Amino acid sequence: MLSREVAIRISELSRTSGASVATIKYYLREDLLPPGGTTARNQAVYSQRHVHRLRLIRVLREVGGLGIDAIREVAGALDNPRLSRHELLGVAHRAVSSPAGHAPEREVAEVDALLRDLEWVISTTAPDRGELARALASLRALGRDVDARTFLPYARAVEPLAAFEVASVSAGASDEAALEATVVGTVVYGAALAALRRLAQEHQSALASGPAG
Amino acid sequence: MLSREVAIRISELSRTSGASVATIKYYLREDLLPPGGTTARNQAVYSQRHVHRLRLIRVLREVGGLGIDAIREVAGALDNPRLSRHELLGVAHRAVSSPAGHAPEREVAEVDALLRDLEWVISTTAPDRGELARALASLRALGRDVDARTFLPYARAVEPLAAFEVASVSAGASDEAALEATVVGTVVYGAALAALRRLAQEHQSALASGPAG
DNA sequence: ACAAATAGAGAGTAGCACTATCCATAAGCG
DNA sequence: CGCTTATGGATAGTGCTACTCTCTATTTGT
Repeated sequence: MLSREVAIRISELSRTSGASVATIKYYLREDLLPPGGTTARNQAVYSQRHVHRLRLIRVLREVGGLGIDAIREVAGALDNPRLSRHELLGVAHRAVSSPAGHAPEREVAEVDALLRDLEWVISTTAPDRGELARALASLRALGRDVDARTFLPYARAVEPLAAFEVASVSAGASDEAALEATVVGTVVYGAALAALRRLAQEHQSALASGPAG
Repeated sequence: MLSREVAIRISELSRTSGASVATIKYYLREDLLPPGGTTARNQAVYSQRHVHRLRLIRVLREVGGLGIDAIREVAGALDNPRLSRHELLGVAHRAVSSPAGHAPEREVAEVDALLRDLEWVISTTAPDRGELARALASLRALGRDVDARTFLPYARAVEPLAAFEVASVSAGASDEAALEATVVGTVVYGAALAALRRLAQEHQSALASGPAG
């Protein structure tokens, strides 16, 4: 409430985000960023929301590696929050998952069986079923004799994290804030989790190779 | 030992991998795939190793999303395995981490402090320190008031997985097999972990939104 | 004998995320 | 007031990556 009515111009938007003016215009054209209020044929004013949105876009691109299309989906949901919390999560997940390339049927069935064992309630449209199936099929293509149960310890490790994450979003405020928290959580904590796993591997490997390694 | 001396031609390599002949030639040119034994000016024979290597390349590209340069690094290490197990892990990690873009100093220091608290032994050249620091800085750029301790539960969740993974590779056979196991483990199980986390989120979200959700 | 496959090399292509250039206008400033 | 600078909007161009195509001189299989 402190700084209302601050009319921001595109050059300042550029300064606070690190994106060039040309890039911001590009995002505007691509509907990642809502247009500013036009005050004349060639003049528009932007707000703190634009600053924030732009930072979000950059994080999704640079940390999350999302493509422009995926970010547009997220931005669309953000500007039209008539979705339930659960649906918002679906938007976020579809944005980060790869575009659903065909998944091998046999492995999908096995993944579904695993999810049933876990008693996880998963929609049949979740792209991550295919993602997991493809991982399983890859292991087999490389000659590993594994089944879906290989993933069980991973599922168990991730269960409490997911519970915490979902709970902390639900506790949050408005719908828009909730979607943003969901997207940021999925993308940024996802990147952090991957990095931490590798760091943990390095530590374990250092231990295994001995202090004189 | 059953099928030794099977002279495979490029078209069969293509059939068993799904990659076009032109793509395989491209991989050959780019040194991802070692050349076949040439039996005449325009004739070469490939082996089961080529079949396997090609499958590995495709998995690294499609599941792991690795670029050609990163795959070349891995392939190079695979063909010249004079590295310790611990060094092999470094090769794998550098291949999957993004190319080390500048990381914010303040956050790197905080990440290092976290690693010290965890008593993890991490090389100062590990790219994942920067990765994690960037995640932390991103959260702050988006207005979240967090510190590196936010990541503690993630670190704890991932510790037993890493221990298991490192142990199961060490138990393995030859150096080449060990590197491949390391790379595949890092890439494929990494993808699986990310997918499982999202599935777990979906489950928790379904629970939270109630059976009537 | 002859259609089909091959190695190798170079050029060409598609998709993506910008980036540069223009123009007509508007803002800021001495 | 005049003049430099910034702006919005539109179109075209760029750099990069991972292929894909084309071509030639063979060699193969039938």
